[in-house]
Amino acid sequence: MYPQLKKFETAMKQSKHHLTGPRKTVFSALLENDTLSMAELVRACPEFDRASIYRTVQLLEELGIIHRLQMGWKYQWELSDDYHDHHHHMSCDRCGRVFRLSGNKVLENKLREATATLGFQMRNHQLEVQGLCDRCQPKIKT
Amino acid sequence: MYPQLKKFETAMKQSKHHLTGPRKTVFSALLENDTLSMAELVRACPEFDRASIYRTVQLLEELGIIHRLQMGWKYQWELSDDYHDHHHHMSCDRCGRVFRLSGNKVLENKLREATATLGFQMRNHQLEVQGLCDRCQPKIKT
DNA sequence: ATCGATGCAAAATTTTTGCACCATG
DNA sequence: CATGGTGCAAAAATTTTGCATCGAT
Repeated sequence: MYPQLKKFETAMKQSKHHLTGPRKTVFSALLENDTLSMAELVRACPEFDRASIYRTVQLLEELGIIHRLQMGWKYQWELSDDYHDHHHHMSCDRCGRVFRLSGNKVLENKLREATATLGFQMRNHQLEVQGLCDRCQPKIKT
Repeated sequence: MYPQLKKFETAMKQSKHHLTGPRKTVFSALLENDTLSMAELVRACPEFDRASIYRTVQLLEELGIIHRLQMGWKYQWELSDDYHDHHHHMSCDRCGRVFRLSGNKVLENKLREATATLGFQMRNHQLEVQGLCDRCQPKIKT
């Protein structure tokens, strides 16, 4: 049994929401799969109704437990940093594979600095990088 | 007449695509509005069919002329850096306003470095920051 | 026992597609 | 004048909603 599940259950109780089947299942699916699209999520929870999955996802997003990721023309969901290591994504323009880009303290501090200069208090951020992966670089000649 | 429009026309010709009404109108709408959702874009081009707007947006995205931005549960389109200054976005969790965060050379170089270490050749990136703006910070006590 | 959450069915919205016709290069 | 692009209409896919019932606290 995942320790993250315990944490999730606590978070739900603290925010005064019931701990129900769809909620546990959606959370577990994301825990096991890193990122999932809405359609995949619906498929991953066949015992529950589509509408419940949508409502669950909306709730978890409001609570900051999951967040949305843009993957080209579509989007996916993943658990927030409270449940996963903080990381970003790098997707290859050529082969479409997505790689994790782990958090970088220097980078994040620079970012915090830059926003603070403008009077902002940064709480969260997303960073997506596109380019060519190791394997695909030689294939393109310019 | 915007100089960017000229550039856009050249880009279209070079990629062997016709320069048509829907394409010019979609481009101009984004030039004048910074970011627009799909629905807003359709509304901004009432003389053209919804399907054409969709097809135009898909084409411009493939050509790298525009790109998608995630704004909470919805998304918006904006022109790429070739037509706008390179910048990111910072949205306030409290009042919802969105601010431009201009590009930061130091930050970008760090990022390029970090990805290069992993064998990637970075071509593009998006950065979204959430937090509290100047005006909203005092309102929240923790 | 009480609300909050769910399932179901239906509506609303968003996106995609096929095809005949038109217009750009 | 040859394609590539468009409008129109329809289908497909995605997301939202109302309501009766169920179940977690």
